[in-house]
Amino acid sequence: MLDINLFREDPDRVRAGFELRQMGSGVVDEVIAFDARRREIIQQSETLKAERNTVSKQIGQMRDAAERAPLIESMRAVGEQIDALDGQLRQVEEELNALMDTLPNLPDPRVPVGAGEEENVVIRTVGQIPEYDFEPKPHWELGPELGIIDFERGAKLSGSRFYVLNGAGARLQRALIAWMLDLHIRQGYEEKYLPFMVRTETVYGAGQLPKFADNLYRDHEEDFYMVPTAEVPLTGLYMGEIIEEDDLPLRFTAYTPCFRREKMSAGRDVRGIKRGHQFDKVEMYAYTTPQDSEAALQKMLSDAEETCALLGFTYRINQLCTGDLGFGAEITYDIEIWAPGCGEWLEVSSVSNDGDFQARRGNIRYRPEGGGRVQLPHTLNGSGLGLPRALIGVLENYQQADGSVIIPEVLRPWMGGVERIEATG
RNA sequence: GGAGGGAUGGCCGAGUGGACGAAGGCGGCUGUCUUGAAAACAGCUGUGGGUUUACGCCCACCGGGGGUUCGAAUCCCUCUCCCUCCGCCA
Repeated sequence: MLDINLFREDPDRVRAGFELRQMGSGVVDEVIAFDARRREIIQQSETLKAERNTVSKQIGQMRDAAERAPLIESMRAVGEQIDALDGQLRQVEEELNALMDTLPNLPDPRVPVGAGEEENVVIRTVGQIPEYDFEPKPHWELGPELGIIDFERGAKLSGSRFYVLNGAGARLQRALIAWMLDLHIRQGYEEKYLPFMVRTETVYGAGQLPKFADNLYRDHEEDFYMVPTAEVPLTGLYMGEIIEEDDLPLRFTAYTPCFRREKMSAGRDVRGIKRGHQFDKVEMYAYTTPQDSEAALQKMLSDAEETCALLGFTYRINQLCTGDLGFGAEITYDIEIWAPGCGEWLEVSSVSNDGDFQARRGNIRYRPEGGGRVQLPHTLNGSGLGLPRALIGVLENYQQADGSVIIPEVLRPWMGGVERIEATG
């Protein structure tokens, strides 16, 4: 959520930010109008409350009932006025909040200006696009041929966008998860095991509601949402709390499955395991002071890069332009790995600084060293790689002419010594 | 699933209608004392909102929401969470 003070004090900056995001800036005036109305009502209501408090105290000190009666009578009338004003106030605040909830974060000034995806900027590419002396296959051919991906039975169980991993395929994914978590722990993140179902307020606090309600799975009976990313519970961890500055930065890593309805992507990426309703991800997350968040962003980006580098992937860093930035993000870098079978760059990680946007929404604060007013920390999130896509990367990059797949060195300790996946005929 | 008990400030803990934003203790900060520290003593020590050039003033908040009342931490309703016992289960 944006700071309401920004609308009062520097509305042009907000307008400019919204325009960079390719959205209308007319809402700014709406917000300002609601805010003015809100304060007007508050002033009226509080003046009456102050009067009522004073008189009620007097009443309490009077012993004579006849003397009290007229005061009680007039305060009853004041109370009715207060109730009416507070009713109006509640309504205005509801409308204001509903509006604020739909407004995205403002882009960092360094973010390249652009209308959409096409105008993202590749800021560096690491490694060469590999040459093969055979025709590399896409994973949706390799997987079934090796017997490690079963699309048919996945669909039989749950429909489209579901699959089953068999044997070494399932184990390879588990190896990736375990290896990544251990890597992030070495990089200074604390591992968390989190609930995969969370309540409405948690999803709201992370900024996923109401904007992304359509993309979430929900248990109506218990009012739980299935997490769409570990970022949601990781943000929720400190909701409503005050963190001591001394404890910052807090860095966490967590493996969770992620559940997404993908209604917006109907018909897109239906082939293979690139985009499913259920996928696994290892996430990194950090809470920092505003001064430290840029450094934390760079660290998180390089931590995610290290994951790709150690797996031997060719990858590139793509900086999102203003028009492609996610709802809560001020600045975002995507990491894309080269998948020779599909013949495309696959987004495996997205590293963002959300500034104080999530913190304000989730009411997460920190107390500065040596006391003083509590302040809003910055929050950052980044994928330590989405699993199905990392798995695609391994399968397609490490495939051999005979159709087998070599297991990358770093993963072998988790593969029980298996060095290669071969078709068992 | 059944029965009961709880939720108060950073922490512990008192408080059953007006003098309670809240006793007392712990912790923290400041000062006195001290060469320094400790001890002792004194003072300060919550969050959000409105208003003000400012000092300040005002409003709200005792798990969340609603109600009764001139007035609610205190009475009523409701929700959430925690604890104990029984049953069931991995």
